[in-house]
Amino acid sequence: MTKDMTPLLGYRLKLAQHALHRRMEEALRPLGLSPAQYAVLAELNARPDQTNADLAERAFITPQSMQGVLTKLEGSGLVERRQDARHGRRQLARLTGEGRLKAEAANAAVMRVEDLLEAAVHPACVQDAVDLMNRLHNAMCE
Amino acid sequence: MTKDMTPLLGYRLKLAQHALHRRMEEALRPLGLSPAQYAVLAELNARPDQTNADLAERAFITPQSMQGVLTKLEGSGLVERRQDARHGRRQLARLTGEGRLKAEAANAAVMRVEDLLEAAVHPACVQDAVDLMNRLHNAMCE
DNA sequence: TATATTATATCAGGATCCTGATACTACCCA
DNA sequence: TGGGTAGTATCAGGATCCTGATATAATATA
Repeated sequence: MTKDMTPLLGYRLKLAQHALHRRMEEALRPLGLSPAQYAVLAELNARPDQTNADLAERAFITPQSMQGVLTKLEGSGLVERRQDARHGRRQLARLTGEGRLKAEAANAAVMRVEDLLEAAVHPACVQDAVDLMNRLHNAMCE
Repeated sequence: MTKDMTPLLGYRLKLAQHALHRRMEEALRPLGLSPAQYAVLAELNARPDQTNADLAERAFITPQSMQGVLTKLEGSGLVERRQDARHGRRQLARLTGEGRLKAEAANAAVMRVEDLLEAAVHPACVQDAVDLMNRLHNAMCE
């Protein structure tokens, strides 16, 4: 006989993240950004002048996929890339002025979602929840 | 100044689920199944004779997407669909004999991942972790 | 009964991720 | 100094999800 899978922790983790992703999409849609695009803007806002490969690694996607994201953001005028003076192949990405404004607006929208998420646990337990996520993450990475 | 986003709960939730998804892909790859395909087999194993629309709703994807999954599983001989005698349009899906064997093998592989995941928390706290995921999920669904 | 609404399946096309392959640049080291 | 290795960008093609549109069958309703 097969067990009922629905009460399992992995399934619940998937459900929670799926709902969060939907909420993120909704929060960012008015700004014309996808979650992936937002992640790049936030990252470049915190640490300018990163290569495509750097950004891909931080976002857990391949450099090929990040290429598409970055090219689109560049086409929208939110990001600019220029040659690394000391490296013939590297291209360093940074936010434009418009990109910085967009990143700040997106951060505000995302923080509203984060606040809703954290409101689901007692204020004193937020760190416990973060620790739990870290333990689950580490368990899946060996 | 922009806050550092990395310690936030939503980000950690995303990371944990991402790592779990990778593990699931690895666990299912030897069986020739994707996580989405596994979900359908497990669901049909527990509840046979569901329509494409039913399965799509349970898996949180569109009927159009589920069509592709189901058509592929049908082509692999793991699932069969037949007309509902009382509904001219409905097609009911169920596992073939081979499909049942595959579903059982996949369940075993997935349970090994689930065990690793649950090992990251004290045995007495697994239910607490499940409850936390449910609270986070509900917070994102209003 | 006749029509509108709902449910279901399916076609077409777009977005974003992936893997594999290729070209060019930088770095290490024998 | 010269050649292998590693890093970076990019092209090509595949998988899977999405939205929008269409066709048909069942059901509700006037």
